[in-house]
Amino acid sequence: MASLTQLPVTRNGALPANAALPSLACRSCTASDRCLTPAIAGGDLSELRQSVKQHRMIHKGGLLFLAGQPRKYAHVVRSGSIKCYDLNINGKERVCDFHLAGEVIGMEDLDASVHGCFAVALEDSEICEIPLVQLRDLMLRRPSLCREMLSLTTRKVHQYRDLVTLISQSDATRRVASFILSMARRLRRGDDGRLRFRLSMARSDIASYLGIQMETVSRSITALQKAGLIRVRGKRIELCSPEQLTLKYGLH
Amino acid sequence: MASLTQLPVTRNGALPANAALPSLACRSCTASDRCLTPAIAGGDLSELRQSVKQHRMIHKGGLLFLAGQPRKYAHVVRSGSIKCYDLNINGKERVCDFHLAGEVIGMEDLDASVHGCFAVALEDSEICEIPLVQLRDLMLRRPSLCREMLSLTTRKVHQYRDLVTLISQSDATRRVASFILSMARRLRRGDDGRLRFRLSMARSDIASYLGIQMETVSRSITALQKAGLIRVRGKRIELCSPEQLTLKYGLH
DNA sequence: CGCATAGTTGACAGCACTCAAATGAGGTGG
DNA sequence: CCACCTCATTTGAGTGCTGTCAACTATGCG
Repeated sequence: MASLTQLPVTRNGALPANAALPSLACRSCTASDRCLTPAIAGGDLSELRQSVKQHRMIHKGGLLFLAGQPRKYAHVVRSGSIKCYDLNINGKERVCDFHLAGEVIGMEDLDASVHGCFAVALEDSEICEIPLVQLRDLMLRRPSLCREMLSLTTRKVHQYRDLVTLISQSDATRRVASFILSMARRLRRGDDGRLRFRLSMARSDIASYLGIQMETVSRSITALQKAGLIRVRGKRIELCSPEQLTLKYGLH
Repeated sequence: MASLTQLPVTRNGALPANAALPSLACRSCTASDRCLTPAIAGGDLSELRQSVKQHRMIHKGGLLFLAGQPRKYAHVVRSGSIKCYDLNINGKERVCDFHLAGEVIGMEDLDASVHGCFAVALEDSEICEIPLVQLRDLMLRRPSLCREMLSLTTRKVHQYRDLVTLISQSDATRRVASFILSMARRLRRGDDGRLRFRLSMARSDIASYLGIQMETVSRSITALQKAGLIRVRGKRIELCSPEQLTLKYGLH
């Protein structure tokens, strides 16, 4: 299973490709090479590993947790993808984050007693649950774990700061281009990302996350396709020229 | 001086009003009641307190640090205000944060070796410097300090998440209204905030932070004034009716 | 294979951006 | 202390991107 910490994270809060060998139950997890950090893998976390509940399956559309619910676990996406959203003052859904395979949910909210948002599966997903009681306890005894958690949270700060930058400085098409490139990278790390992949979220989810309307997302995708930068059929995306896409919009 | 941690922060990363009694050098600081957290004040941080460099004065327009410069201190604003900004791909300034008296700068970036942005004084400001070497060292020995730092960083995540929400869901006038209310609160905590205050930053800074143009900020301020919600003369703002301002725009 | 839902496209309106000019505030020197 | 100068801020006019509403098309599940 995806073991607990996965802390030397990438820009978007994802798990690193490098890691020490997993042990115990985590050994059987296909995501363990991205989930365990060397610092943790080398330590005495066997107690925590053994208490991680593996293989909780959530079907597409199923709720992982609700806003206001007591927070008992940190969640790791072993496979599939999760959408986190809250409701604005008008009761309308607002997407605040996506979590793909190998990524941790809500680690930056460790001290909150209840969930601050809803989490729903965008496709059939396997989730690992890390008991917060034990995680918190271990943090008090292991400062290095604490530091790692801090590092993870710092990444989240950067993620949202970058999102603010994107939203406040880019037009719709650049936002969408950035989003697509980001998804490509996150769906397959290490190298430059996949050229063909499937977006599990709806256009309206992307729109909400990027602060624009669904129709505008659609128009932007069409524009990128007409420019020959991507090929699209429904949720299926193909990057024809990631370099040009990156260059044309000054992304990285 | 403003001592180091001030961790049980408020929503916007500011210091809380409640705190234990400061000791040693920090005793003489007018901000110490907001800067020290009970957990820290009660502990053995005297060594850290004594190494905090107090009273570094920065005049209006002066640079506190530069992007790319080695990061050696965490900074606490004892008085005045600091603007943090970076440069976008076009080399244009982009404001990423404001720090008012009692607030800590860059605590969410503890593990970065260099500064990620520029920091400039918006008015004559007194700054306290906390040596990162000692802070990091102490964190390894005191998990509670670590947890507090984590808590501080979590607040930053929320601040930026809230900013994304504001920018992606609000028109210009609502963004400006929210900003003004936020400033009023941060300039004087505890109660509901000041009714009259001075914005130390330029319209263009506000605009950059809120993801709109300077002219739009100006028009929004004029609109709020014409609606009888605020009174404005240059940088001087008076809230005529904070309740109506809050209600009309669904803020909190 | 058919239906329900998601996604696309079109038309039009509105808000914010851009460029430009006028006004006002703040700081300096006499 | 006042006048002047400079720069921030305000206001105006026109354009364009995105939002809104609506109709059409495609996709994917049963």
